[in-house]
Amino acid sequence: MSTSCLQTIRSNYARLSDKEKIIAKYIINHPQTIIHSTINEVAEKLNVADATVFRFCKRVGFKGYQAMKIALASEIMTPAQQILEEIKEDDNERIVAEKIFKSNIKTLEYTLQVLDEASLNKAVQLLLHASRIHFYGTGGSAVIAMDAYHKFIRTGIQSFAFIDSHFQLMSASQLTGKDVAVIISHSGTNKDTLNILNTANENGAHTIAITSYPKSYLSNHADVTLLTSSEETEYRSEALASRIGQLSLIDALYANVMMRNKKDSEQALNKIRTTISGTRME
Amino acid sequence: MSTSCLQTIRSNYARLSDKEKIIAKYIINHPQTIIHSTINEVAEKLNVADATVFRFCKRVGFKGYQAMKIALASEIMTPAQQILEEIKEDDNERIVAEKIFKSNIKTLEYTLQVLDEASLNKAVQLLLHASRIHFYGTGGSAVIAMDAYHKFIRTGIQSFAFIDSHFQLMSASQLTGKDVAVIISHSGTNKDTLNILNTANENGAHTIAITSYPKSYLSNHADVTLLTSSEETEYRSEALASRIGQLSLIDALYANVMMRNKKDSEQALNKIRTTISGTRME
DNA sequence: TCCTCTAGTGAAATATTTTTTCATAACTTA
DNA sequence: TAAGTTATGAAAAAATATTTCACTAGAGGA
Repeated sequence: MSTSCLQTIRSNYARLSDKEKIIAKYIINHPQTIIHSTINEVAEKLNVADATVFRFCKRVGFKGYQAMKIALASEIMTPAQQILEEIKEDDNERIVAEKIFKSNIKTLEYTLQVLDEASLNKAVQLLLHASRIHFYGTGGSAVIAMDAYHKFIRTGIQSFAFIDSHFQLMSASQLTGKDVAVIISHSGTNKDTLNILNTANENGAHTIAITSYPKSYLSNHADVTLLTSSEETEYRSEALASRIGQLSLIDALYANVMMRNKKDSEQALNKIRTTISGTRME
Repeated sequence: MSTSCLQTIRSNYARLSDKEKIIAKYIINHPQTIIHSTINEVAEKLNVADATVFRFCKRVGFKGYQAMKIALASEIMTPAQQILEEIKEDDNERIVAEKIFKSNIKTLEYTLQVLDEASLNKAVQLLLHASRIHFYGTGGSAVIAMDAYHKFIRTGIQSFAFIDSHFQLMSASQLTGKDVAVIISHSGTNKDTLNILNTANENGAHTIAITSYPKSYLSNHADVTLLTSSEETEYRSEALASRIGQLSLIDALYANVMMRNKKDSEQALNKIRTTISGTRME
């Protein structure tokens, strides 16, 4: 069972019998409940025989009800894990670290979940065919832009990132229709960032936005928008938490471009290696 | 059950009886197996009575064996998810992104796993009592140092990060016994970075290393070492993958310092907010 | 020392839950 | 319409989990 079991149920839905469809619907809508129910309880709730539920489990590929329950449990996070645990005053260092890491993991899971396939494809295509890529980010997002630069310089495509907002604006004014501007902004509302977006657009450059707000100006005016997502906690702002999603999104773009552009990339990588041999590369 | 169940078992270990300790060990070492075993099988394997296993489940806080199994299943990832999938030539964009995200998630899980409690505690203490914190990183790790700077500036403790290796060395030479140098280097062997470490040490500053190599010079000569971990894939170097672990480690340090230093931090945060109101903060 | 008392344990009894079997109904198709 | 097929539930059987009870060993007290 390599695919997820909810997925399996969904894809088998068409060839299920009527009663089985009822069961499938119930499981898909209440996987949490199933985990803590016996086969009787489920059967009774749905007014079908236990045997029918059991046969359903077999039909969708499990050894039995128990096996399905276990598979569901592995797939669905328990509410305890799903609820982002707040850091408490008396948490020790280890617990705080665990909560932060789990929150980061959750951010990644959620960002992956909201990742739109069409947007991703378009972004990868734009980057692959760009003659230059400029990464822009202000404040905390500047770090991500720098990281992106560090990655993409290995692809063989000319890449740039500027920290200073004046340099950013200057470089944006130099963009052309063959270039791509990747603009990273958690809120999508930072003035400097929007200035860059407008300048890039005016010059006919393609624009890719990485932001947490789908309704922001940035989202609405970029050619492609990639969304990150995160939750705010008392000791860490939403913006801080979203960083990890942005970073992974860049990773994903990079890996895609790298893979689809293998030959060119390898040349570039070798060139870099030769240049900085002497100091250890990282 | 807010904490994880393996964690609960571990923390209850001391007050378990002999037989129960055997059971606890088995579960901690083979959680995967438990998920697919009946209570008999476990009891037989360990040469104890079913009742003993059952009592164990209750003792550590579950309703019964079934409940424990479900909890374990929710906690443990299935093997399919655990195996790091290599990116293949014919993977589409979405699949590549999924693999990258999963690899990042795995990196976080593993980094958390190898996080040493004593080192973490010491690091937090050093940072809390530092009069200044300098973050150092070269190449890709420079980005992490910058990120750390952006975070820690909110704690009210004076923080710095330098990108240029000359500035780095200059600033390191200004460190005193009241200061902390956080040195980030994936390999722990970059020459510039080691120079900084030595300079910091000579000046009596406390040093915290964040690296993937526990046997590196950096590890061996820093006051505290925090380890990250990652796996290399064809389209992404180990160093690139470790970034996400470094970032989360910084997050964890930041959250800890922030929490334990709440009052001072709030003042600092307000000051920043006032200063940069006008442009949207992130 | 001897006698409680307690905690820990396993075997067996019981209860619960799952799985199988079988009979029947409903629906197809020739 | 008859034979075959599929879907279903009821009940039996099997598997599994939980409870009870009796025994043991060790701790503490008279």
